[in-house]
Amino acid sequence: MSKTAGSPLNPISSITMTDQAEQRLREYFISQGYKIGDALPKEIELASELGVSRSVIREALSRLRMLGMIDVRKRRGTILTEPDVLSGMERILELNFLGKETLKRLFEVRLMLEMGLGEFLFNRIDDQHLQKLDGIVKEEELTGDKARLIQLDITFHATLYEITGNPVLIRFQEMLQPIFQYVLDYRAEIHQPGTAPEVTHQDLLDILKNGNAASFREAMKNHFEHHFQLIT
Amino acid sequence: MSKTAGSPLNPISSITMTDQAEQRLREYFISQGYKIGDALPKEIELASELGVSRSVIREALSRLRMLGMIDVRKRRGTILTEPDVLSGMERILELNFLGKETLKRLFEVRLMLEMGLGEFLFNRIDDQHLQKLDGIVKEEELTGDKARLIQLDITFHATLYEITGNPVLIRFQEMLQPIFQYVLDYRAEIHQPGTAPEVTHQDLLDILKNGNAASFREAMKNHFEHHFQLIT
DNA sequence: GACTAAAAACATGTAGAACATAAGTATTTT
DNA sequence: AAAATACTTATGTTCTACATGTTTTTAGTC
Repeated sequence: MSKTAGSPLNPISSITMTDQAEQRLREYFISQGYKIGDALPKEIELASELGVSRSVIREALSRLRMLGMIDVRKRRGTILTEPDVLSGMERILELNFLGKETLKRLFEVRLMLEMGLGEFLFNRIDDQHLQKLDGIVKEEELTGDKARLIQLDITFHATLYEITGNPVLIRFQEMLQPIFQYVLDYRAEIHQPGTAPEVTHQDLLDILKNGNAASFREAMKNHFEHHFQLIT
Repeated sequence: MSKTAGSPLNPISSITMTDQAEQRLREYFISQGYKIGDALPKEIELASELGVSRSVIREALSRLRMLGMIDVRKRRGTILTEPDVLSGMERILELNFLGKETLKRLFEVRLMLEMGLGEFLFNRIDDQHLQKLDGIVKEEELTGDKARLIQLDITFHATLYEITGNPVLIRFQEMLQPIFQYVLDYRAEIHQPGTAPEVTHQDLLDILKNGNAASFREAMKNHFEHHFQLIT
């Protein structure tokens, strides 16, 4: 029986004892009702209970440590901590090894998020935010520097995220920013005079000052019109 | 000088050589212009170059392996692979160790996403989806079982995500689902007859059939009205 | 020479011992 | 009782050894 090359049934990279140990540890935390702050057994005990060597346990614990699930201190042992929900993604996005398909999907998520910002902006915006946006829009009108315009575009949208005051969201946006730089470059490209008119940052800002969430949603939709036209 | 208890300046858990090795490896991938499919040097060589033992390198590689950045095979060595952007978050959400603040922020993100779904739904919905939603809505009208209603509510919204055909988004929603079960319970609670009328699933479905993205956005906003009222 | 089967070489996977290091704990000293 | 000291302990790191599964090489057969 011959094996088809490139078959969808690739030989799964062998599941190592470390993989299993990591999974068993996570299951163990849940089944034992562990809570944040609780202390774990010693490495040797864990190794003994799982029937593996200390090396394996340490590799597994090292993974959990990276995710911020545990905090290990000499002599004191290991304690459970509140993990950083974005830690893994941050490392991955920094690497910039994602394929085109995934990037496309992430960009779609980004568009959805910005379309949903409205409800939160009007509840949380303050004068400081408005001043910052004012400054950005004013400089956009004055400058002729293309690179600067791109920078200002990024900052404008980043500021919108900031207004929500949602740290998870803000950090997520910061992580995506460098990845979608090229999209913004492209966006700046088509913003040439002569292109069809659209809702500008100035328009969005006016709505933030005098409008409401509903009008902001529609404006945002128009502001992103070009991106939505590319949806397949 | 006494140390304030619970001070914001907690002693940072010592940065181990494994932590450094992991970071150095990621930087190394970037600086050396590695691409997916490229092979890494042997563990011993990496250890030698970083001046650490093989154990330390293996703990670092084990972390990268968990994120799907590398694929290690016996004898063949390690090759770079496209990482799974959600792998880390998936493990963390499964654990359910997140604090109230983070959960609140994640729920806000979820609300934003659903508010932004509209543009994508109308481009990608097909008859199969409509039939599924029809079935859900019909059963919602018939059943009196509260638990079943909650289940149907979850399924309705999950189906909306499915329609986008965005795997990253769909998986993200699936990951969050068990975490926000309690929110849905609460939502079902306030959906008692007598409560203020609002946009129902039937209404949303009608819009998906005959409406457009703009009307869907407004409908979604009304559907979530109660949640938005809780925004501070 | 071409194909097949056995053998060797090899990198990772796992185990285990040993020691270093930091942080509690107990003991002694004043 | 307070402070200095020695001791104990669990993790951090290194090293050695061997198992395991692939790849490559060699040997063998037709």
